[in-house]
Amino acid sequence: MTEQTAARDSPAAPDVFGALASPVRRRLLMALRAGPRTASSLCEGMPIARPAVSEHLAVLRAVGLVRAVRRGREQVYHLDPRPLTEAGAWLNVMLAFWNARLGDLSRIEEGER
Amino acid sequence: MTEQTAARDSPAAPDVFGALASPVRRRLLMALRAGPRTASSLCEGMPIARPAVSEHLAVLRAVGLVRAVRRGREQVYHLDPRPLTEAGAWLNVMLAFWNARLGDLSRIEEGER
DNA sequence: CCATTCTGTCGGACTTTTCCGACATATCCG
DNA sequence: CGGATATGTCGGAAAAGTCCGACAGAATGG
Repeated sequence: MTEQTAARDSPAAPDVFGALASPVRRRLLMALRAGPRTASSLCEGMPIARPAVSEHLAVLRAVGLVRAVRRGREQVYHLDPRPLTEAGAWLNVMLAFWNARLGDLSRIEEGER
Repeated sequence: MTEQTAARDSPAAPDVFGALASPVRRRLLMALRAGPRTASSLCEGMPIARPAVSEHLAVLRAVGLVRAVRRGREQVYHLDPRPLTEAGAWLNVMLAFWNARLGDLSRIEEGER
């Protein structure tokens, strides 16, 4: 009864790390880093077809990493880094542990300067 | 006759973000944060059986996030944060971009409305 | 030695993700 | 209005990931 067809409604609804797990999505974010771009413009540099890029963008939208604004008949995507800072906070917890233990992160990073 | 049966040899060989995508693996890293622990000790707090934990540990080992040292008939796992700093570097690239254009935040918020 | 414990791996079932061609919807321009 | 463009979504097939019970190899200790 409660069996909705939600399997297709959310082709992928992972958390931030799950969204960052795909190299294609990371490349999309990197491309978006230079500035807002339309969906078709994002597809140009990718090794996959448009529907796949559209779904990857939907995943990024679901976790709040990107946002889309309608502009005419185009849809302009832009970056939203807030979930990224959330992921960074998790990383900092781990690295802070390491800092407290060794007290010398530069020894590991070796180029922090 | 090189490694042809490698399909099972590497049940999952993603990059660092791929390894961090699984909540179970993140929890394993968090548990390891308190100090080195044996494999069975890691299984205790987990909601899955030992073979699954073992494969998750294999994934973490493949990307270099953990390392195992034999101690008698036990195997002691300990954390290695270097790949983590690599992931942090990627995040910093994205967040640095955002810091450079903090002034655009209000503009985007307006455009969304 | 031999039984016990610890750990990794295998066979196999199930779920999720990824990708594409095709269709549907929305917007613009003449 | 009607054709063209941009974008999302659907059906479905292929691939990957996840999990478990059962087995195999190493190390310990009596």
